[in-house]
Amino acid sequence: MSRQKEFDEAEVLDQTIELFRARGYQSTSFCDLTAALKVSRQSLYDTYGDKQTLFLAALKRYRDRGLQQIGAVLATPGPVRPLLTQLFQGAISSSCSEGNHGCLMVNSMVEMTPHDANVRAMAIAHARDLENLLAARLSVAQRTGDIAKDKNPTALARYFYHTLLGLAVAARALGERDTLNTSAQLALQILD
Amino acid sequence: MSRQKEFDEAEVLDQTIELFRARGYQSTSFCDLTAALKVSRQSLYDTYGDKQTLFLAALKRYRDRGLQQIGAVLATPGPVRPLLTQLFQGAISSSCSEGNHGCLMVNSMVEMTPHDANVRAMAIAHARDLENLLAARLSVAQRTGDIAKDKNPTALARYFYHTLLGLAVAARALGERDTLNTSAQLALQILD
DNA sequence: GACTTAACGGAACGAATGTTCCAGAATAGA
DNA sequence: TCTATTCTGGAACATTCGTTCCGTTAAGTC
Repeated sequence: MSRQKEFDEAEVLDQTIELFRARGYQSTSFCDLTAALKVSRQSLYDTYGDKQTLFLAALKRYRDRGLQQIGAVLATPGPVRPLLTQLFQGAISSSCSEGNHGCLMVNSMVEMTPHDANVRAMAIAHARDLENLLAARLSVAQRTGDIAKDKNPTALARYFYHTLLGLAVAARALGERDTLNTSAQLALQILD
Repeated sequence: MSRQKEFDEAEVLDQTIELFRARGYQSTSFCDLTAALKVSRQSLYDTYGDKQTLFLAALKRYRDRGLQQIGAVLATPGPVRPLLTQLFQGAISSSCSEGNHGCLMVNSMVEMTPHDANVRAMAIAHARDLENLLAARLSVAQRTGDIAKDKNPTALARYFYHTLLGLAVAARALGERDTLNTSAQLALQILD
């Protein structure tokens, strides 16, 4: 063995996430990356490969982190409504923080899904994962009598997922955190 | 005067809309445009100016056409619920038709809003216009006893707008028309 | 001290892109 | 027929971008 890397790969990925989230894939040049990450061009290539590979790694990390957080929230026992409120508020907060950059996954779905098969596959899988997480938790809530038994957990899960997509776009383009929170609150009324 | 233009400017703009809607602004090169529109490069420049100007003209046309259609739907007298159902179905249908390209305005909001002040301004104005149209119609429905008086028309309008954003993104990235229609149906339950 | 690996930065390349210039051909009206 | 305007296509330009090559320096291990 020999010299160790001078930068923390995870930390660099986190900053990469923020850059791509703010400006999108195409508008973020490799120069932008090296400048912001303070890693030399060649080191970036050596460590992560080309721009697309780096982007996919960042997107994967972003997705995994998000799924884990949401899973943790939904794993909390007790009534669902406060959990879902927390989930929506977290999503809004994340999308609005540090300059309304929205959600990297949502942004990438819009920007890259037609061209890039990798991103499309990740987006579809992510949608399915989120819907499954939500549907499972809603089913539990149904069994415990927390929500009415005549509702369809899968349809509700997809509906909440679609709502989250809309909030992410609105956060990026319009900001207005309060308005988004109101909409989230309204969306949750469907459980009543 | 002398020789007349060989192409219909409006028709060219319509095709431009479809191209930008399918691939986004950056991924649509001027070569793509001239090839698809069957108008020579120079004629395009002479008629519309540069790429950005052409894009803005297409986006304006798209927005105006959409607002007019929605206005026409909402101007229909009678109960609101079927009107809103029609509106949602129309949006889903448009976003899913011809290969799930979504909505040009939504796509542009995500792709261009951070960089381009023109697009940002148009997006904000469009959101306000849509919300106003919806809120006005909901207020009417409230006065006629069509929906409960304790609801906030503005909040509902924004909520519906956010839902439409989400459906457009899902249409582009995931397709699944039936799922989207189910979500639209669920979103409308808030009026009950 | 030798070897391996990483960081760094300059140079360059090939491709794509938006845009302009120009000259020739075509078409309409005076 | 003359003239004005448009269409068309080739050529070229400047710029940006992703990427590679290469030589030098630095750090950690045997």
